[in-house]
Amino acid sequence: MAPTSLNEPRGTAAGPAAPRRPPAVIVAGPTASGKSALALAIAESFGGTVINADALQVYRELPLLTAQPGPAALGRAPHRLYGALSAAERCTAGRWRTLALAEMAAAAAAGRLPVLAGGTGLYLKVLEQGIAAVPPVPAALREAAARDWQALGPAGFRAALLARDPASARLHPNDRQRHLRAWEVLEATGRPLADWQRGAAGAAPPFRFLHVVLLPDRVVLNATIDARFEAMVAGGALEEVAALLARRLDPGLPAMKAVGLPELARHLAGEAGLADAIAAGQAATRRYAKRQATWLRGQMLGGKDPAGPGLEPGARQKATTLVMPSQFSECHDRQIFSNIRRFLLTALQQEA
RNA sequence: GCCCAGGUAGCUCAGUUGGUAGAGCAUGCGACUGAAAAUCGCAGUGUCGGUGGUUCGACUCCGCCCCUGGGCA
Repeated sequence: MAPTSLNEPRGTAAGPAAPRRPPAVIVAGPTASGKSALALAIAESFGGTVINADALQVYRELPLLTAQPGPAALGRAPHRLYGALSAAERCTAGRWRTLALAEMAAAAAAGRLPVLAGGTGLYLKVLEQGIAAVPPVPAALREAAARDWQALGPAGFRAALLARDPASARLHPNDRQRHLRAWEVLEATGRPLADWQRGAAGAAPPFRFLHVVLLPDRVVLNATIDARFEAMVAGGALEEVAALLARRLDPGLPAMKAVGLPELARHLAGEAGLADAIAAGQAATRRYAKRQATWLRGQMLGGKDPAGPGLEPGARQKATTLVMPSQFSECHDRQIFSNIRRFLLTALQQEA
């Protein structure tokens, strides 16, 4: 059935059995909210391994532009799945889930606390809730679908799809990507995507999760984003982008969609001044942060916009979700850490 | 100083014989099950440079003034 059972931590080899459902921490938040720093602090304090849950940080070619942890951070705690793949490869939610579950199992088996850090909401959702067991779609089919879209036009393509897969009517007519996906799955498996999605989603991972969600004020976050983007450029982001572009990879690859990459590429091509490119990159990052925050509120927090400090007693959140309406900074260490401590104790008691 | 072209949304601009304005981008809000840093949806806002005039009515026509480009002196 699901491959997750293979990853189940075992205590057979050495000493006492590891907990059947060991604890894990998820640190989520929009870009520049301080996820990485918080995850590192947690990993240092609780003997954890930081596991990347960011769709672009898995590629190794753009460490600066994608704000991957630097050497100093890597020296302070184990980090996994950062720069793990080549930009020429294509990561997907399913592939990442498999990799992440393996890393989590390895960490737990070694007695370390898995600390997932990332802003890719879909990855985190799929990690916890599983994902439809759709077989991989052959690349040739993907290309054929793209050609059909081109040939038939959006309306024609949609009509052809709906004739065989009426459930896809829920897709917005302009949503090319989801139409292509529905078509590919239908072609590859003979079953509509919605069928697959109704079916088995894979076993729930054998972990107890504590969620720490950073949702800083946007004005503050935007200022951080702007400053960080300038720092990236000052630190060599242009060279990084130039090196990647020189490889002439398929522009449709996920790594080629990194926020800021098209903007800096335009400058490298002489189509934009540096100041304009930076301003465009900053704007793109701000929009991205907005989408992330919307996802976190709507999908991870169930539509509740948490007002006020997440740690105040009374109110609201599940015991396993901690919402911080701010960037990570030293002043929240104690609050977050005391919650984690309590969570870990509870997890151990429940095993006993 | 003279001539020409412009001054309309945060930005770039459209506005066909006068009926108090609209596109793109930015911004805000949202959706989201294998590309998700992706893909897509919805929604603001304007003393139409200022001021006088013509007119029932002026972003549209006329005068003067201010500002910005360019040309001639």
